[in-house]
Amino acid sequence: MLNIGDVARQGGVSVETLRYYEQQGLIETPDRDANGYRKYAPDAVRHIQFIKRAQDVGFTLRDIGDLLSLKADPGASCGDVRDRALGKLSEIEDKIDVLSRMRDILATWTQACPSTGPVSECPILDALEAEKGL
Amino acid sequence: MLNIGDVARQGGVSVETLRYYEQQGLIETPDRDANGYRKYAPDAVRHIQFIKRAQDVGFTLRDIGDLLSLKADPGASCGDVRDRALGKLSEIEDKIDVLSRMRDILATWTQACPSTGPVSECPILDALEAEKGL
DNA sequence: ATAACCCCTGTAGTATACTTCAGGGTCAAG
DNA sequence: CTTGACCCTGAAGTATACTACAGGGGTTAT
Ligand SMILES: [Zn+2]
Ligand SMILES: [Zn+2]
Ligand SMILES: [Zn+2]
Ligand SMILES: [Zn+2]
Repeated sequence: MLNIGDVARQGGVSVETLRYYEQQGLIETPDRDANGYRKYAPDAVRHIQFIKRAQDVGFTLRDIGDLLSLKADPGASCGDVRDRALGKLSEIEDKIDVLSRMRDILATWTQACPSTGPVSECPILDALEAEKGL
Repeated sequence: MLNIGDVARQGGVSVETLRYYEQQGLIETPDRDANGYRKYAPDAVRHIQFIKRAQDVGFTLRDIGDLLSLKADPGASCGDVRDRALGKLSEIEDKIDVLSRMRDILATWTQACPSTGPVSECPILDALEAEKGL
């Protein structure tokens, strides 16, 4: 059995984060020792890593809660999980699209700016002041 | 001269947003009418659009405050503006890189998931539970 | 037994860009 | 002269994922 600090170290998160996850219902309420300390099975570290990996691919804590519910639901199907992943995938693609457009515009603008001369003649500021076909 | 509501409509933002921008120092404090109403020159709409366009390419309000300072500073050079744009460009490229990695992983995972069968055998959950070389 | 370190709860703060609310004047039309 | 639309201030709420703090008790090693 592990103390919260052990789980935190092994899971690569802070003690506060663990208490936060517990409060958010992302990890099951651990048993308590006689002194009131939380006592975790070694398995808990794996649960934390599940959460971290899911975050790494873009799932929010709310999403992760949903995934965990599916995981625990015997009636849920593989396709339910896949749907969440596909949904997240398209969210991410949307974000990439938005960012790519920003990147293209900024690249164009920075190429147009001569870097010398007064700001009053900067094409970047001009574009911001009166961009037409955005 | 325009009332705040006119500027809001023409600028495509809410009245509250305008008061917020003013409070944040992004637009100059407008003169007041005898009744205390803010009175804007028609030019104000253009300033709002400057802010909106800058947001559209990824600048935060803080960044925009900096840009506006440069714009107003006769000693500033075109290159100063370009530096901000290049900095933002690289921030955005970093975000795109992170998101692209997420996208690739999710794409791989969703292709591996058969969509049928119980969640207990979902390769997506397996990957989250014990991804190795991430 | 005293230091150094761990654990507990509950509340509040962080960042960003607003939105909402409470409570109250002002203005134009009918 | 009243109704509805508009304006004012200042404070608080929203979302996300924590982090920090206040105040207090438990554990371990010397
Ligand atoms: Zn498990
Ligand atoms: Zn320039
Ligand atoms: Zn102007
Ligand atoms: Zn699956």
